[in-house]
Amino acid sequence: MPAAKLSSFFLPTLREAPSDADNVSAKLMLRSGMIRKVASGIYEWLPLGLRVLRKIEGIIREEMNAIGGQEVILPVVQPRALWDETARWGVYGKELLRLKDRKDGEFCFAPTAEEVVTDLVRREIRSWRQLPLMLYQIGLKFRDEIRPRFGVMRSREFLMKDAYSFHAGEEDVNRYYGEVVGAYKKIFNRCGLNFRPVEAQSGAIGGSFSHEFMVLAETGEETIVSCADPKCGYAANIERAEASRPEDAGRGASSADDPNFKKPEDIRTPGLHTVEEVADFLHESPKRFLKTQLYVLQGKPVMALLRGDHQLNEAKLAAHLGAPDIRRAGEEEYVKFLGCPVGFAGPQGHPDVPIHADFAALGVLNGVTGANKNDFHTIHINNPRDFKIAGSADLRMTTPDDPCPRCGGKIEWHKGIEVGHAFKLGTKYSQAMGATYLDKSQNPQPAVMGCYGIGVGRTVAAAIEQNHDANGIRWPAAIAPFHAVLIVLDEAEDSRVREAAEKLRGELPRAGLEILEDDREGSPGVKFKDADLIGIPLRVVLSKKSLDRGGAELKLRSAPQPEIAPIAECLPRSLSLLGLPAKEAAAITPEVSKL
RNA sequence: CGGGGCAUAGCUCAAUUGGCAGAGCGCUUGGUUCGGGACCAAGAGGUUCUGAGUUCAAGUCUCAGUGCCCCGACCA
Repeated sequence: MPAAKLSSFFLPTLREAPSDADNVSAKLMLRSGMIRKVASGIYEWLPLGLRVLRKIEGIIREEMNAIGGQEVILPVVQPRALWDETARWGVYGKELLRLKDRKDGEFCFAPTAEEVVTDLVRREIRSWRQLPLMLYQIGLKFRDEIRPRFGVMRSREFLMKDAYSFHAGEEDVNRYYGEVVGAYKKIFNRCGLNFRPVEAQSGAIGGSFSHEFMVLAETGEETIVSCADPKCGYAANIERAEASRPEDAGRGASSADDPNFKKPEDIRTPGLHTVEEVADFLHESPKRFLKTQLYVLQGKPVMALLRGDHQLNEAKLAAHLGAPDIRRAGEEEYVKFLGCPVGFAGPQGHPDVPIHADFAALGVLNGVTGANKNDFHTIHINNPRDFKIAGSADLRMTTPDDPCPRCGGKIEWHKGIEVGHAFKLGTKYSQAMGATYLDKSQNPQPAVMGCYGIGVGRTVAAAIEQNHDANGIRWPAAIAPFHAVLIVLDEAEDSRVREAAEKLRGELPRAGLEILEDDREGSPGVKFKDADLIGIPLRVVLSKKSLDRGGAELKLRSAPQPEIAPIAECLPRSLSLLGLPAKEAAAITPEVSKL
C-alpha cells in the first residue's frame, strides 16, 4: 500500500475540543478527527478512528479464531418473540430500545445476542458430537443508556465483540472459559495495554466464573483491588472484592451473660443522624458503632448490620439472601417497620425483623447504635444479649486497610476501565429456549453456555486514556492508525531532498509499514503539532537540515529526542524502533492494509 | 427518573440598562514566510435552538417545547 496523503485524507483536526467533550479520550478523539458526535451517545467514526477500530478487531479475530471461534453476523434488529422466551423483554427495562415494523410487529435493537444465538444453535445442533461450538461477532449494539458520557466509552450505540460458547457439560465450559481468559489476555497484551483481569460480580450465582478485563487508568470509572504480590494474583472488582474477616468476629458466639457486657443506656443525640456525627459527639471511634440498614424483600423488612466504619455492599447482601430483587427501604418504611426515622435505628427490639450481620459487626463489644426513637442513641449494645442474628456473612465493601483475602498480603487499589467481560452462563438460556443436544446415552441435555464480550470502541478510548500526554495521543504501535508519519520539508528548492523523498516514499511502505505523508502546504510547526495530536508512533522528517546531518530524522512519539538514520537505513531502523519485525509488520494488519 | 446548568459563525467564546450581530482560531484569495499551531491585506461565513408573548425596539425579558451538558441510582 502506498503512503496515504494527508492533503486528501479526511482528517478534520480541531485546535480546541468541543465544549461538551467530557474526558481526555473523548476530547482527543474529537480533536484528532477520529470521531464526531451525531446525538447524545451516538457517534460517527471517521477514517482515522476506523483504522484503529479495525486494528483492534483484527487482533480480536485472530485470537478468537485461535481458540476455535467462528465469526458470524447476527441481526441488530431482533424479534420480541425470542426475548419473551427468556422473559428478558420484560426484565431489560428502558435500556432496551424497542421498535415496531410496518405491521406493528415488535422488535428491539440488540443490546446483546444471547437469545438470537441460542435460537440459532437450538435449530441446528442435535448431537454432542457438534459441541463445543463457539460463535462470535463484531457488530454494533444499542443500549439506551440513561446518561451517555465520556465519548465512545459510555455511548448508546457501540461496537462490541460478543462471543457465545456451547458445551456438552459443565466441565467443558469450565475448561473453555479458561481458554477464553487466556485469549483475552493475549488480545489486550497485543493491543499494548496495561490491564488486569479481575473477578467480577456475578450476582446471586456466586463463584469465580465472571471476569472483567480492566484497563488501568486514573480516569477509570471502576475501582479494582489486587494483591501486591504477583505470585498471589488475587484481583477483583471492588463490587465483588472479599473483605477480610476480623479475628474478633468469633465473639458473635459468646453467651448472653458475657461478664464484659455493660448495661445499655440511652443518650440524647438530637439531630445527629450519621455515624460520624454521633461518633464526634460521643468521642467514640466509628468502629465501636453498629450501623443498621433496612432493606425490603417482597414487602418484608430485612436488616443489614455493619460496623460503623464500614459500607454495605448491596450485591453481597443480595447474594447472601439469594434475592436479587431487594431494595433499600424508604423513610416511611423505616418508620413503619422500626418505628423511628433513618439514623436512629438499632438492631435491638425487632424480633420480627431478620438481622443479617457482616462478620466485622459481630466483633463489636458494647457498641453504640440507634435507640429506635428519634434523637436518641443507645450505648453498650451487645450480641446476643440485646438482639439475635438470622445470619452472618461478608456483606461489606472492602477498605484500603483490608489485607488480601487470599494470602493476607498488601492490597493495591487501582482505577480501571472495563473493556472485556467473560461470563459463565450455565444453562439459563439453553433451558429457557430449549437448546438441547443428545448426549452419548441418547438423553437430551441443555447446552452449557458461556458468553464473552469486548467493547471495541471502548478499548480505543481506554487505550487513549492510558496513552496520552499534553500534546495528544500516543498510540501503541499495534493499534496505531498508521505506523509512521512522513514529513518532507524543503522539497521544492532542494534536489537532494526531492531525490531522497522519492526513495523514502517508495521504500518505507514496502515491509507493510503504514505511512501517512503530511503533504499539506503549510509550516512545519502545524504538521508537527498534528502528528503529535493524532499520535502516530513514529515521525520521519526529511529536510535539507536532516540530510546535512546524514539522512532522515526518526523520532518516536514517546521519545524526547530524534535520531538521524541514513536514507537506506530508514526502513529497518523504523521497524526496529517500532518493535515490529519486518514480517510481522506486514502481517499485523491485513485488514487495514486492504482498506 | 429526580436536582442543576447551557444553547450566538465550522471550533472556543463575547455582546454593558432591552438599542446597528462581534472577537480569536479555522476557511477562501493574494503576498511575505517556512524545524514546533508565523505575518500582512482583502474576503466568505448567522433562522442568535424552535414556537408564541411583552415592547417603539428582544441574542438579552416571559411562557412552552426541543437538544445538549453536569450531579445521583443503572451499565460492554
